[in-house]
Amino acid sequence: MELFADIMLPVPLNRLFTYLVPKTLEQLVVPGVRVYVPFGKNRQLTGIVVAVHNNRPDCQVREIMSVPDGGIPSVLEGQLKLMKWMAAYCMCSPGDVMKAAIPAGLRPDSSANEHVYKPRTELFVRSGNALDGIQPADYLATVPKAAAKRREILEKYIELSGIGTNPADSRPVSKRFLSETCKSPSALKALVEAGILEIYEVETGRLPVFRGKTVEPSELSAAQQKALDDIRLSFRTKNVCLLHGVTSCGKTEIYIHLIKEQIERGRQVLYLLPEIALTTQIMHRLQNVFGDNMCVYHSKCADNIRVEVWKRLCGPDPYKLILGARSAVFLPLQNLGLVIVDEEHEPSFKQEDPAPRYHGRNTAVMLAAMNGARCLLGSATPAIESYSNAVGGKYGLVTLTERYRKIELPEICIVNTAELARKKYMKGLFSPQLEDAVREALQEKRQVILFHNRRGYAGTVECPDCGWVQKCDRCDVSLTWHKSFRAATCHYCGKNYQVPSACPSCGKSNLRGRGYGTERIEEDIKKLFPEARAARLDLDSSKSGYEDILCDFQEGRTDILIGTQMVSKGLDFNNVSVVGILQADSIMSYPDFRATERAYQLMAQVAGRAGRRDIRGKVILQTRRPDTQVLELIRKNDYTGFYISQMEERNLFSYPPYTRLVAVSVKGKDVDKVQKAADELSEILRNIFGQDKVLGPDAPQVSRIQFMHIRKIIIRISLDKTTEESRRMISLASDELDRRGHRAGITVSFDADPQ
DNA sequence: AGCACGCCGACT
DNA sequence: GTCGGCGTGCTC
Repeated sequence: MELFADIMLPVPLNRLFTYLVPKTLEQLVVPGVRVYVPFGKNRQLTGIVVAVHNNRPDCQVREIMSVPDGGIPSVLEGQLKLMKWMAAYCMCSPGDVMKAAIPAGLRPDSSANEHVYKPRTELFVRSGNALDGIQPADYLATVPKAAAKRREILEKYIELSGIGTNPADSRPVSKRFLSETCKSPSALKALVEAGILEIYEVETGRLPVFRGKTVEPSELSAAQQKALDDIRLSFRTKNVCLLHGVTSCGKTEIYIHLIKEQIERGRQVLYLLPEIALTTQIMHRLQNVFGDNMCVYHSKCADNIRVEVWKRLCGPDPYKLILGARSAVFLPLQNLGLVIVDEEHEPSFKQEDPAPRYHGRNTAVMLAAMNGARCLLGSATPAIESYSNAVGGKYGLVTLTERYRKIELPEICIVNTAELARKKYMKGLFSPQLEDAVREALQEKRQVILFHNRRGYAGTVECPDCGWVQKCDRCDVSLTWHKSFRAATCHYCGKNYQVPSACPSCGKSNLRGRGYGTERIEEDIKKLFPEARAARLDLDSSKSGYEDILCDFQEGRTDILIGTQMVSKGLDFNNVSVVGILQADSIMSYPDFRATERAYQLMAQVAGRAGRRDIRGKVILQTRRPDTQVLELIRKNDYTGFYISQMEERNLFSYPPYTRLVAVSVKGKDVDKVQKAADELSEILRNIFGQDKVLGPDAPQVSRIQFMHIRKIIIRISLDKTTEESRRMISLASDELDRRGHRAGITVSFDADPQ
């Protein structure tokens, strides 16, 4: 009987492909193995076998070329299941999921050969044939004194290998090390040619080895212990638990105890973090306890390392703890017991641009459920969705209100900058209150964090005479002026432009920057506090190593840290007495339903960086609209009040968690075609979901990116519809658009639960 | 997404 | 006369 395999391929086509399994490979082709297959006219791809069967499909079939791993699956059944779920939930092709899930090195492609995984090898030196039965030391005695270089190499070799003293524990000698100590390549070559020494190659791998000593987890405070007990109790009845713990309450320590418990039971733990910026600090803390039982995995890891982690996890001695970013949910975990999602509210858990547009936290919840594992979500400012799941009883809820060492929460002072500007008291973005607070902190040798959510020097380059604004020619946005690299940059496509010396519209040469970015604030700081050591932490400065910038601040080599979101991300500093939020309005004024939520989370998190041990921290929150409700909630640290007001608003306007959203985007180079297709698609969707359930199409704030015009449609799906059903309807609508012949030059993509 | 096939402009 | 521009069509 003929054998066929349904295979997942890394192409954005909404189906699997069926290949004939050659008789010789029948034993090897099982679900989860990698296969090389011919694809299209002149291509070979790596695919993953999803299913094996005897049904000849109703189309031409080609044969699998080879099976690289000798029939051992590289992808476990559970992973296939998760990938399948994701393709359906995110409404993307299995191939899109495959690209996100499997490191490029594990799926070589005839088109791009540079991504193929190559094991790392190292050269070693051992005794050659000519020394059979002869002790190297005895041979050394016969080498004439004149051959100093050769003698030196042999002596070093004998010393390093320990050969002769006790043959049983002779150690391997690295060629690199030997040649570095005895710098004579020609003498070594001569010894090799004479058969005295021999060079051989060993596969060593790239995975870092932890050499330090591990320690026991530290003792928990009574409050931490209570939280830990409550989490355990909650896990008896519920698979997911939300740990709502104030900033610096010592959540990590609680996690460590939970992880240890799982490892002792022989189970694996996946620990997800929103961004790699955070991993170093936490990795060191975890490594001190778990040593070589753990690894780190995220998309910034070199692909070769990702492949090695993957292979190790498939092998007999897998890591017990994986610290990773969202893409770590795809790893081959054989025995998962617990998933921790730290800072679960962070928007960066959501993948935005290439499909699959998945949420790392939600995927983690699904992953845990599929594996019979528990899932712990942790945050000081939980996402509204998560908190509502907890309040509604779907998740357990554990609250920890006491900060570590009972440090007080900071005092938050709201400063009205509109009024101060009118009275001409503002110096740039600095109110007198902020200036005084910073000055006082510096005098007391404390540190300061200034938060501002705009990069660059100025928001735009403008001509004050005629109103001309420098714009990107590929995107519908004005450029951000970056003084430090003498350029204006498009933050959407990354293109850099020269700032013209004169206005191209009216010819006057008064061009100036409008608005404040972190770079300009850094400049102002240097004027206002010339004695202070200031550093900047944002996407631009991080190119020169944010590790160093953070480390310098942590160890007190800088006094003031100016930064964007990056300074808010769960980092622990212990000498910060003042935090300044320079323009709260710029955080609150985004035109979408999550703006208030993000503003609350961001400001509460930044504020949480202030105050340590002996000092109560102070937060200067500058705003032009001091009576905004959310500011008062932040000031009072009233998460519950914030949650209630958000839920009221979302109920009123039918936003999640009262509905589910799907964002549809229609893109193309021709504006008219894009508009037509979007109009048509929204009409089809209205017919399916009802008039009031479909919003748009609208041109988004940035309506053109990289020459592509964009229109957005939002579908609001009632909670009584199942996700499967609504996904099916949406794909029907998409098919209908194809049938009406609008697809030429147009791409339609979906975003389930857009952020 | 690739990659090939296919039909029109500026070059040796 | 070609080289090569990117439109569109297909991939088990």
